[in-house]
Amino acid sequence: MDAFGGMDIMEERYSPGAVEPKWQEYWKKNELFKVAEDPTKEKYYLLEMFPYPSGKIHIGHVRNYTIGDVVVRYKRMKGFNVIHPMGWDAFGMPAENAAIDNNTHPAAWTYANISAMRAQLKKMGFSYDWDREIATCRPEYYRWEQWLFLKMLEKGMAYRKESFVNWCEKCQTVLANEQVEQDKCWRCSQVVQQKKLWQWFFRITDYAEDLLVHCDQLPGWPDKVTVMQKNWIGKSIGSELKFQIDGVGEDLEVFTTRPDTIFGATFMCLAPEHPLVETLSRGTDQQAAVDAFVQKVSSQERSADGIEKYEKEGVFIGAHCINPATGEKIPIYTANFVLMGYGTGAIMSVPAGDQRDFDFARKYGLDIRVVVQPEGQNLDGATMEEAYTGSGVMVNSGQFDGMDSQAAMEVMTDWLEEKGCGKKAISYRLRDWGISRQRYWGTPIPVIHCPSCGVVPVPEEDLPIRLPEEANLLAKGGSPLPFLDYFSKATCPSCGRKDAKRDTDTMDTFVESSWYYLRYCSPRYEGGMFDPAAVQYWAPVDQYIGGVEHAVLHLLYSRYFMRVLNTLGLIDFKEPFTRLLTQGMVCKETMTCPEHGFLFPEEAEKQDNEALACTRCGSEVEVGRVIKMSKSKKNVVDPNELLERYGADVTRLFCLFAAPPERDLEWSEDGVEGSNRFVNRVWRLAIECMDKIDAGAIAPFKGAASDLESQDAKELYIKANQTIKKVTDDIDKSFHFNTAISAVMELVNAMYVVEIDTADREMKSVLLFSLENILLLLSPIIPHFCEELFERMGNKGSILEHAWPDFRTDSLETDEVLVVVQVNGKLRAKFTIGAQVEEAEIKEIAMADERVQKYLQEKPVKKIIVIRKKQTLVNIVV
RNA sequence: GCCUGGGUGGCGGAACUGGUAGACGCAAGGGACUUAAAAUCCCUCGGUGAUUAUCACUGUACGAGUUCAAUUCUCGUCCCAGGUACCA
Repeated sequence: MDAFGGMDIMEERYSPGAVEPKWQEYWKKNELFKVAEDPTKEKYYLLEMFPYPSGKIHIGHVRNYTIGDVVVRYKRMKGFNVIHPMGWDAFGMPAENAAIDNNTHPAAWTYANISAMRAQLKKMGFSYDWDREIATCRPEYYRWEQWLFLKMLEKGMAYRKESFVNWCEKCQTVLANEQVEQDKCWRCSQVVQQKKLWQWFFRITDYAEDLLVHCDQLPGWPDKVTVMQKNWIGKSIGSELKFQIDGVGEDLEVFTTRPDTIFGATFMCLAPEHPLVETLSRGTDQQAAVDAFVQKVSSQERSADGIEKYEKEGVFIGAHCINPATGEKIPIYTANFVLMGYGTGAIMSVPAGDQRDFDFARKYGLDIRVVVQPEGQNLDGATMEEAYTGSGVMVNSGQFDGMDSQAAMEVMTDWLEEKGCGKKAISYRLRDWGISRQRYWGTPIPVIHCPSCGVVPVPEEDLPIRLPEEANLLAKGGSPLPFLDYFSKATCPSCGRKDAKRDTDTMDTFVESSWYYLRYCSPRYEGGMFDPAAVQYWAPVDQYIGGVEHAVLHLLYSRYFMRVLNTLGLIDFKEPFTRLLTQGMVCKETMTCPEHGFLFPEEAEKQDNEALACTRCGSEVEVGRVIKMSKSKKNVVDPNELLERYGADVTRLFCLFAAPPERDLEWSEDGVEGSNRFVNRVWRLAIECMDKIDAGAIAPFKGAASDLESQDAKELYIKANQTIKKVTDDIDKSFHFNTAISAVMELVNAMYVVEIDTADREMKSVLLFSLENILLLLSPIIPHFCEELFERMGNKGSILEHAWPDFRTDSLETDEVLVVVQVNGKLRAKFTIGAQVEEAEIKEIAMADERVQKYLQEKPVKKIIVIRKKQTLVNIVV
C-alpha cells in the first residue's frame, strides 16, 4: 500500500514478492507435488541430475531444474502421474578441500550446504516431491550400496588388483587427476609419483558388448551421446598374436588390428608396467637404462589425456623375439605410449603402417619395412615421410605378395592360426571401473582383511559400515580412516582373529549416482535397495536431464549398474533412462584487472567514458571471453540476487528464452530485464481484459474460425490456435522452450493491437479465449504468475489440475496463402492468393508479374518449379 | 593427440525432412504521453551502393563441390567448447 491509492497502483505490475510465496504455500498445503503409485494412471518419471552440494545453487542448476519443471508441469496437465524427486550427491572431494581450506568438517560443511540449497530450490517454485529427498552421505542410503557391493563380490563382479594412483610424497596423500598440475601437486608443487596399490574394480568389461549393442536401441538419447559411448567402449576386431621370445621358453602376446602387416613388424613395444619388462631386462647390460626409464615414466601421467603431453620415447630392454612371419629376430622395447590396460599391454610395431611406430622407429633408427603399397605409389621405408595406414597391395610379405591388403587380412589370420601363433580376437578400449578411493568422505568398502583368511566380506547383518562422521581430516588432505583404530581394527568374521583390518578405502562417488534414481521410488524403504513394487511401477526414468559433461562416465556407469541389478534378478529392465536431454552450459564474459586478476561483476564500475574500472585500484578492466561460469573465473551470477530483484518466474523465463536447452547459454543482464518486461506486458493485458470485458456475459470463443464474421477476430482466433499447436509441439517434441515463448509473445503482440474499448462482442470473446490459453500455455514456465491471473479470471483450484489446451484443426489456417516467385533462385516477386487456386493458374499469375517479366525478357523459360508446402514457391529457370 | 559438438546482424537466437535468411527478444536510434523523469505505447534497425517512398549487389567462420534452389547435403581448412577413466 502506498500514498497513491494502494491497490490500483499495485495492480499495474506483477509483484513476485507477494504472489510467489502465496502459491508455493498453496501447492505445499494441498500436497500437489506429492505422488504415490496409482495403477489407474500412466506414470511419468522425470529426473534431473542431482546436484553436488557445493554451497549455493548456481545458474546452471537453475537452468537444468527449470527445464525439468516445465516438462513435469506439462505432463501433469496432460494427465500423467508424474514423479519428480530431488536429492544430493553428497559425498566427494570438494567437501574435503573445503574442510582443509576453511577449517571445518566435511559432514558439517555438506549438511549446511544442503539446507541452504534446499531453501533456494524451494524459492524457485520447482515441483519436487520433497518427501522423497535423499542424501547419499546418509548411512540409510549407502548401506544398500555396501549391500550391493557384497553381492557383486560374491558373484565375482567386484575384484581386487594392483593399479596406480597419483601420489604426493610430501603430503603423503593420493591426488585426483584434477589435483595434479603439470606433473606437480596442486598444494605443495612436489613432483607427483605413480604409486602401485591394491584396489577394487567392477567388471564393467563383462558387459562391454551388451552396452555397445544397446547404444543403438536408445532412440530417446541424442546421437552424440551414444556415439561417444560407442567410441569409449571402443570395440576393435583383430588378432592376438604370439611372438616367441629369443632364448626364453616363453611367448610375448600382442593384440593387433592389423595382422596383415605382420611382415612389417620390425620391433616390439611393451608398456613400462608390463611384467616382462623387468624379467627380460634383468641381468642384461640394458638393465640400468630400463630401470631409469621406468622410474622416469612413473612420474608421468598415465591418463589418455596425459600420455599425449609427453614425447613418445622408449628404451631397448635387452631382449629379442622372433617374428613368426619372417623368422627374423626383432628387438623388444618398452615405450611410454603403450598402455598396460589395453589389449595385452604389448604391441607389435609396424612403423610403415602406424604413425606412432613410425615416429618411434625414426627416433631410434629402427627398420621401416613397407608391406602395404598404396595404389599407384612406390613407398620406400628409408625415404617415406609418414606412415601409410590405408589399404593397398601386399609387398615384402612372402607368399601373400600381390594380394589386396583387405583380403589378406582374413587369409593371413587363418594362416597364423594354423601355424599356432595367433587367433582372432576382439578387444575393447573400455577398462574395468576402479572404485577404490584413498579418501575419507565416501562410502566405506565393506570388507575386512584378515592375516589368515585374506579378504573377508563384512556379514550383511553388520551393515551399514558407518563412516565415522566426527573424524577429522589430516592436515594435508589425507584420509584419517587408516589411523583410526576404532574404525580400522576389526575382528575377522570368518576365523575370529582380533588383529584383522577393515578396508579403509571408500568408493568412487560415481557409485552413488549410478542407482540413486531407483532409491527415489521408495526412499525410506528398509528391506533393500528399493521396494520392488515401487520400482516396478515407476522405473525406468522416462526423461533424464543433465549436463552434457556426463555423456560418458556417469551415464555409462548407470547403464552398467542396471545390468548388474538385472543379472542379480533385482530388476527386469536394463536401460535406466528412456529419454535423455543433455543441456548446454551457462556462460558469461570474464573481467580482468591487471592488478587483481579476475573480478566479480560488482568489482567493475562503469565510468563516465563507458570504460570499466576496478573498484579497488581504478585500473581499466578488460572484458574477456565468454566462458563457462565458475567461481575461479568469478564470472558468476548469484540466483539469490535474481530472485530478490525479479522473482522466480522471471528468472525461469529468461533461462528458457535465451537459448534452446542443448545449447550453451550466454548470461545477459539486459535479457533478464526483457523477460521482466514481457511478464508485465502480459499482466497489464490480462488486467485490462478483465477490466473491460464482462466475463459474466461473454464466454471465451470455442467455435470454428469460419463461424466468426469479422476478419480481425478470425485472424486473432487462428493465431491463438496456431500458438497452442506451436507451444505444444515445442514442449512435447523438441523441448525448444525459446521458440514456444516466442510464439506466445507473438500472440500477445497481436492482442495488443486490438482496441478493447471499441471491440465488439465477437472480438471480446476471442480475446478471452486467447488470454485464457496464454495462461495455460505459460503455466509450466512461469507457474506462480499464471496461477494468480488464472484465479483472478474466476477459476477455482490450481491451474495444474486444469487440462492442457487443445487446438482446433479447422482453425489453423487462413484462406489466403503467400506465393513467392524466384527467377533462377533469386526472389523477385510476392503475392497472396486464395488457398484453393490451381497450380497452373499460380504459374500464369507468376509469369505475368511485372517484375518477373523484367527478368525474363526474351530468354526462353527452361523449367518452372512449384513447391506447395507451408508456403508456395515458384522458381522460374531461364 | 583422440572422441563429440558448435560457429548465422552490435548481442542472444529463428528458419521443422534443401525452398522468402534474420521470427521473437536485447541493445541502439527516432517519435508519442508527461511540467519533468521513470514506466508505457508506436516506428526504424545485416552490409555496400545508387537515380534512397524504390531498386541493385552482397551476406549464415573460410575454400571447393552437388542442386532449378544450400544456414541446411558432401569434401577440405581454421577457430571455440565439452569429455579423455581419481572433479562431479
